Amino acid sequence: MIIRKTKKVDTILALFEQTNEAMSVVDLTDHLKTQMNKTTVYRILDRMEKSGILHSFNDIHGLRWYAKCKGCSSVEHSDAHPHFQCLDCGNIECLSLDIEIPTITDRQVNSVEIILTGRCANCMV
Amino acid sequence: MIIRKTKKVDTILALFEQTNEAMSVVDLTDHLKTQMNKTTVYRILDRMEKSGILHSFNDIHGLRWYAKCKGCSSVEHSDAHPHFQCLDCGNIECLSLDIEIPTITDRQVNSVEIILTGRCANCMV
DNA sequence: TTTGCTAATGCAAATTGGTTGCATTAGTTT
DNA sequence: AAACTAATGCAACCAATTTGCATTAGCAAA
Repeated sequence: MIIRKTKKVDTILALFEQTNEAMSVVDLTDHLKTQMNKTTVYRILDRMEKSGILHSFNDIHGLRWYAKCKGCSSVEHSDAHPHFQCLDCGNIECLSLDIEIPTITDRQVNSVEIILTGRCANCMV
Repeated sequence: MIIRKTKKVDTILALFEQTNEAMSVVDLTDHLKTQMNKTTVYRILDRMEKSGILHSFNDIHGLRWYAKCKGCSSVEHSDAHPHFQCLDCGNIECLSLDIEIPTITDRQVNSVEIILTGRCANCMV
């Protein structure tokens, strides 16, 4: 799937290019509420994920987050890195860690979601 | 917290003792809808978790699941095992695997959620 | 450039998972 | 049995996400 670069798509793309952190859909729809409909935000994020630009995951509260992909395509998502969510501020960071997943018998493993929770540098003080 | 063993608690407890797999709250409330109110299901599960009988986690869709604990108490949950969710049937199994999480600088890590996704033995055929 | 087609968007309403407040009931303790 | 507290039912609520449908924007051929 090749994504069509509309003005709204560019707006969201620009937001993700300003940071390396993940963004929750809730924060995004709120931040963009004067510029576009929340349904549009949901749909653009969905298209961006299918195009291999972003990947999504759920945080410990069950909310959906998106972050930039590195080396993904519309064919395959290869982002197997873990995420870290701070219990205080709620921010999520993508961690550049290789996590060794033991092979599992009798099951075909496609992907791994790992989310660490605790306290981030800012909130530790 | 010591849980009071009411009839409804016993009903739910019996369900978990019949299997080693995790159960989603959605499935549970649906399955029990003739026997008790969904609010009651939510509250009993919550109490069972606080008592160290069950542990909860969110699946890849953001839904809450519960599974039996091994060696937990009301004071501490020590269930750090990963879960495996089948993308076909949606079932979740608890895995007895030790996954090595590298230590992370500048952050205090409290807990780790790991969910593997793929295809289970039944659905591989 | 204009025409025509399809994808993208807005808006309102619906759906879903989960929570809250409050009155009632069941369990426990005395 | 009386009294107290925890557990339950019920209805209403809430927040996140989805859906249906009418409208608009983007693109490509004529």
